Amino acid sequence: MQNRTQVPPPRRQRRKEARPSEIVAAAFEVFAERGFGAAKLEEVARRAGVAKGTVFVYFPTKQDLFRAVAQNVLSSHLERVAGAASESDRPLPELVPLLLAQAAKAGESRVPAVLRLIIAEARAFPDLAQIWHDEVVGKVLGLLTQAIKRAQARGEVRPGDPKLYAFSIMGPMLAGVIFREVFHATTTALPDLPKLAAQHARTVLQGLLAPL
Amino acid sequence: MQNRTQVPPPRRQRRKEARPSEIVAAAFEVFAERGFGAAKLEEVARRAGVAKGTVFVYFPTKQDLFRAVAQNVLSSHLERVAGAASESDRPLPELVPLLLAQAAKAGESRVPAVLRLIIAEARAFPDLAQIWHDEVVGKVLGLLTQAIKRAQARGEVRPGDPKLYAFSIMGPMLAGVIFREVFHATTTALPDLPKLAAQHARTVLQGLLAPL
DNA sequence: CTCCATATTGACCCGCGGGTCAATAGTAAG
DNA sequence: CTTACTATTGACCCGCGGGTCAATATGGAG
Repeated sequence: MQNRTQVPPPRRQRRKEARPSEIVAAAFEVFAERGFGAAKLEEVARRAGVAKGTVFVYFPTKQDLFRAVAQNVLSSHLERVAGAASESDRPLPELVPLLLAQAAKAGESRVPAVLRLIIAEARAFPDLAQIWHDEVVGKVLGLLTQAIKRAQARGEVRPGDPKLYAFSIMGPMLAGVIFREVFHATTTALPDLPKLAAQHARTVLQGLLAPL
Repeated sequence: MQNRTQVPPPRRQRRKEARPSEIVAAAFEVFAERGFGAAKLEEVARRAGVAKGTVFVYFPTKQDLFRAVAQNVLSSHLERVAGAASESDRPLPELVPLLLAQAAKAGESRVPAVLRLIIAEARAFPDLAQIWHDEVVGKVLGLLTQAIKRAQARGEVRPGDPKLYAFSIMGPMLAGVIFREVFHATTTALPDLPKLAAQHARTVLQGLLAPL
């Protein structure tokens, strides 16, 4: 970046196409660290290597920028969900470990931070909660529910509410992700997500109790 | 309240003892609705039936008020945790349904809102995350872990990491609570916590799969 | 009833940060 | 090179809300 011989006043650049994604990337960092309320657009601009005014050229308000961040991360993981959906006709003893392993992977990405943001701001941004629900949570829950229903029809799974079974399956992964997100600075003993995924897959399928 | 014949200027009252709890109660409402950043102390004062200045008499800063709110709700549920601890030497097939039913109850109280606040603000208030961890999450997880270890020693529970088993047990309840908290305005199909508790207790103990 | 200690008030202060816009400087076409 | 177009800038504006404090109302003591 800096190569002129003497303290060159930082040169401008015109890159209409590259700006939005750079700004969104910087905004993601800042929102993730500070939360919506405490995030300063000036800091977003600085990290994006841009003046504050430029941010407002591409995103009229702070809310708009926040929406862009959430939808950006969302869309980057939609394919993962779609991929999982294509596997949903497998027998449950294969599908469940696959899904949980996917969740463990997502837990290492930027998803947890966005998850935290959505949980925090769902009241202020009901439209975002809506989208997140329809595009991710609802889809995952829906495909799981369907797979469970089919397995029940084949007599492979005990009777019971398939929707609630979906919570039994995915819940511990969510708990693990949130636990890490909330306590990563507080505790050294954070749950290992891949191990949790593997063990919970066995547990939820076969139960805690030892066979008689 | 208003009984004088003509628009009486709202009478003052001096009630040093009653103020703090009234203010904390009002603050809880406002923080729960708006989140920390968007909560206005003027609104807290109004709901507490008090002038803005009075709030600052009892709580020097907004942060202090927030801490008071979190610790207030926390302490009101510590007894519940202590009660659960006294049951922890029961056999697991009794303990697990009990614990999950407790969690379902907590899910109907003000706990979910505080949970949301803690998740949202853990970065800004690491001390709060610490306290919440040490006083609630850690204790519940700890007693569960111990109970599982004992059950494993008796050969009642399959081998495996007891800490991760604790996530398998409690995770779905956390997921259910958060799902309700985040999507209660978005979706009509919210999970029923008592039903989830009952079904998940069976599931985690015996497994999803039908016996051969 | 008077007086004093103090709980309460609300007008005020002021820094922060979202949002604006006239000036500036890349860039590309001619 | 010149010109025209526009992406970019950053100084500026200003409302909001956290925090202050001198004035005031209250209620108990004597």
